[in-house]
Amino acid sequence: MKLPEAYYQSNDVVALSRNLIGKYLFTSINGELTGGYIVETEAYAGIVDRASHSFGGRMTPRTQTMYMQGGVAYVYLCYGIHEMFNIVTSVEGQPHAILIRAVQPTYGLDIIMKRRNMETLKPNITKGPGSVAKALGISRKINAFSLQGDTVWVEDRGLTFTDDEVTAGPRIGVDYAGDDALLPYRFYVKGNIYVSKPNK
DNA sequence: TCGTCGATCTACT
DNA sequence: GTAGATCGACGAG
Repeated sequence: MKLPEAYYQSNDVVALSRNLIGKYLFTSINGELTGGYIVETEAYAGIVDRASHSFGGRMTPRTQTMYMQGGVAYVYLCYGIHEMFNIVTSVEGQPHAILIRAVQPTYGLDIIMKRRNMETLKPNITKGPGSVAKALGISRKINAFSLQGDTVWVEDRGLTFTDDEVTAGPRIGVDYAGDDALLPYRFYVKGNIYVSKPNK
């Protein structure tokens, strides 16, 4: 059921981002299993994408994870507070990545609520990339972990959404990227309550 | 070595 | 609606 290594080797990040909608993301951190299905993603298309950390072929200690072979996790800190979870795709040397922006939780709800310090299952529990990472217990320790391992992985459980149910639009929080900020690289399930801001 | 600012979220006015 | 949190990466000096 785990998506095979080959799934992540595709050179078309945008198509993969669309395809990941409805796939199940699981984490097993300290023996605590949590997961849910993906309802919002964003594609970051390598060295030609101004919004990407690897724009222009930038190679630093932080970004080198993006240059690894597809099928590993890329986790980094933003605004000093939030961890962001990405999936690296394509072949080695090609820094493509997909940001997981929102997940509909289905497994380990009690653990997720405990991690988020919430009594009830509010929609914003996994809304937005920072929240997803916290809810699933993802931290930078997981950076560069293979998705074939037993800590983080993605499964296909046969859940699919039609093109009528999925919308493409510009990415969030990338105004600095100029014209590239307008690219329709964000995919989300229309009207899903776990999707951040514009979700219609 | 230092200063700036970010693929954000929450709480409070 | 808006401010504050909070730290590491990066480019300039």
